[in-house]
Amino acid sequence: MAQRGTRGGGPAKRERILRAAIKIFSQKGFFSSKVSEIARSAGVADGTIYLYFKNKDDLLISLFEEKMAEVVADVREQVAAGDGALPRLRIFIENHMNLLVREAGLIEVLQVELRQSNKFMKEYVPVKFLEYLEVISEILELGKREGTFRQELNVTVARRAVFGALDEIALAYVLSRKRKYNPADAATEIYRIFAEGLCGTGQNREGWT
Amino acid sequence: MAQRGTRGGGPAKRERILRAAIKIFSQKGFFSSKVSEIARSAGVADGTIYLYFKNKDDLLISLFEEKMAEVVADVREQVAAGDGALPRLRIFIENHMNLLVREAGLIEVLQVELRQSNKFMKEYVPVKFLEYLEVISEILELGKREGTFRQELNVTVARRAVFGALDEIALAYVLSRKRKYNPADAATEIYRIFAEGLCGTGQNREGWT
Amino acid sequence: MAQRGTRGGGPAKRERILRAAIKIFSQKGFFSSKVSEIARSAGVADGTIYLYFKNKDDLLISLFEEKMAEVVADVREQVAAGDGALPRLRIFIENHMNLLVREAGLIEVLQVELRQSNKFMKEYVPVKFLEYLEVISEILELGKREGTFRQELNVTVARRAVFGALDEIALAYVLSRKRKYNPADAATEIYRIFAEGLCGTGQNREGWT
Amino acid sequence: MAQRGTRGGGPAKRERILRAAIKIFSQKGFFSSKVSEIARSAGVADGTIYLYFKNKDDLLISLFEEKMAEVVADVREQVAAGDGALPRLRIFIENHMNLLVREAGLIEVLQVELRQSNKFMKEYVPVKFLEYLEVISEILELGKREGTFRQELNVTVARRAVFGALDEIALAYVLSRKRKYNPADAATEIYRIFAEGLCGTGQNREGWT
DNA sequence: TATGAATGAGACTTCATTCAT
DNA sequence: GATGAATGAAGTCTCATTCAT
Repeated sequence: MAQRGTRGGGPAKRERILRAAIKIFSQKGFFSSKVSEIARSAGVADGTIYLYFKNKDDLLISLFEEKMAEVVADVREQVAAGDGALPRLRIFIENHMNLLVREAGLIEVLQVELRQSNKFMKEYVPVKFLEYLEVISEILELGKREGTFRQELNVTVARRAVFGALDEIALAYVLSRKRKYNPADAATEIYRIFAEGLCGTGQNREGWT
Repeated sequence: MAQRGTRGGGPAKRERILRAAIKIFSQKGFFSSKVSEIARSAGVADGTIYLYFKNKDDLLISLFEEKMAEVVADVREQVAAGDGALPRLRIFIENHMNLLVREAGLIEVLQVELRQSNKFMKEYVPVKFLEYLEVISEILELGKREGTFRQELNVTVARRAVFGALDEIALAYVLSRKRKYNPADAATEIYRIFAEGLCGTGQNREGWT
Repeated sequence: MAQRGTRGGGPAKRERILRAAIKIFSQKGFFSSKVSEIARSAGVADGTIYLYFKNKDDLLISLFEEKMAEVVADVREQVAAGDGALPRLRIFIENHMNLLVREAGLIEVLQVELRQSNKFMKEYVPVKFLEYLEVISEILELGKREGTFRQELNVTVARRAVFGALDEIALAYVLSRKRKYNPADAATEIYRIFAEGLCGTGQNREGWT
Repeated sequence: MAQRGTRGGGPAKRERILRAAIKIFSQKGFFSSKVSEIARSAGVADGTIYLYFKNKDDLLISLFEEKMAEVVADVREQVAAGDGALPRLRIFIENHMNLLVREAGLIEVLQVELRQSNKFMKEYVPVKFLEYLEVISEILELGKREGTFRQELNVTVARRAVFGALDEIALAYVLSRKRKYNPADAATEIYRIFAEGLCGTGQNREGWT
């Protein structure tokens, strides 16, 4: 009964606004996006946005937190299915690259605006993003406990390295309109680099073609 | 004796403006930085900026191109001193982390604004940034020729992975005012991850403790 | 009851802005008029002007076109009441001089800014002004058909002469704050000059004293 | 010895600036003309203009006064050669239309800027322009004394009518890049209108072809 | 005299936010 | 709740004018 179409309000309005914000922010960036444009795209009046969000900043932050919460919950579930650190790492990487295809706009906003936001919103702590990093940490810690990963591995640095690599590939994918990366292939390569390194000795357990 | 106070500020005026722009942009981000603030920081009048740069966008782009050109030239020289792909990779990584300390502001602007700019300056192609990536490519290609790196290594993906990892570490370093990363240690860890991977088999030539 | 004070100023807002623009433009000229001054005079916020007009140029052009359309429609109706070319010419001239009294500001803007605008708005074609000239042409053509006016009369030149004479008198009237011209007397003199010429032979049909 | 070419200064500099100002003002109008553009066109530095003129306004006024003085002196000499009011009127009209061809820029500035200037330079009295009108007055007065012109002719109105007609024709000529008016023909028509009026009784003395 | 780099006041315009309906 | 016309603060950029050389 709830969830009416484009006009006529209904409780889906907040979600419509968030979706519109993702779309517009990802296309133009936070600062170049106009509130009125988001309103138009969401099919609501400008003022309506202020019934659901405190201001434009709050819209961005809410978007981060709520969407990232979904992403984190989802990846946690996926990863849990993996048996051991390496399979879990692989799942994590593949999941991230898949997000690129399913939720390109969201990933773009995360990439670009999350960085920018650190500059203009001094006080904002990206809680949910840190949780996403935490999922990587857990995999790395597991690997160390299992003995799969090096004992001296600096998890704080390594988790950033993993995320940074994925994020940069994603950025390149998203910006190059020609789509010269195949996300699945990229996932494989990234996984292999982190699992085995760049070198060719390749005594790793799982077989790659 | 050069560099007069009020009028005639000397030929360093353009450079002073660029330095000020790096400082302000890195502190507040491009959009939240006011031209008048940059002018004040550079010790020139607002209008003076427009004698040297077409507009605010041009200031950002000039900054990218000119400073990145220096960075690229410098890293190229450093890297050339390395004997083989692995030493060169290590030099590249260490150089990048060193930049963080010496030119934190520049690196911040590059990281954050270069991304943002892709949104608001559709036509801008970050030529010099691509050259920086090219330096990584050259190292990777060398490694493949030498036989040090895997033959099937996807250079296009791998170079982004290396840059992304470095960039993310740098971002974390720069944002955490507490400086919980030691850049030198981080460089060692990053190098090791890329050289050997996360796994513990560690049959690589150079000795790490 | 309509026309509220602060907010919601009523549907007359656009008209209020146009009126204010006429007043300010006529007092100071287009370039020396500040948008904020027009806004203040209209009793609206600066930004409100941009809800109704694209920019300052558009405000001037809209003013031309809309007010001239009224003037043209009005003079057409007046002139139609005249029986023959000479009576119509007289009505046209008297109507123009009357406008001076009723709509001094508008006439000033038309006179001064229409000219200036030819310089700064290369592309603008003053459609409505040309229609006003066309009214004169029609009177002149009628006079030729009637046999009242010379058959060799160059209508293109003559209509400009009539308008130019009226316009210059109007300018002199408007600029001399002392109002040394009596518009009605001036109208009579102008009519007589065009009807009979400067010479004293005076064999014209209508009786003048 | 004086009067060097384009560069190298010399006492012709002031004149070069005036010429450049006429050119630029006539092309773009006073407000849209930049001092630096006039300087460039005159082949002098921006600052040099301020050695010869108090400011931009003064440049416009000096231009009016000096160039109009030449025009007035010239037309006075020409007119003096005419025998009687009608021949003098004809000479005046023809002289004005000739100026259009020889000194188009100057005439344009006079037409457009003289009007505008009344708005922004409240205190400025266009002395030389009034002298130009005075030349017309003198012809009209002579005509009345001779008995050629009507005794009741309102000279104050009539002189504005003559000037206004000429000025409007000139404006139309100058603005229509197609040059659809032939200045000589226009002069003839204007003369005839003022001498005889629009009507066809045509008992005037001089024969026209 | 001549120069032209530098100045800085100020205008136009945008757009996040409000609030009467 | 929903609307969207209105607000007005504030930023980018221009350009007449100055003055050290």
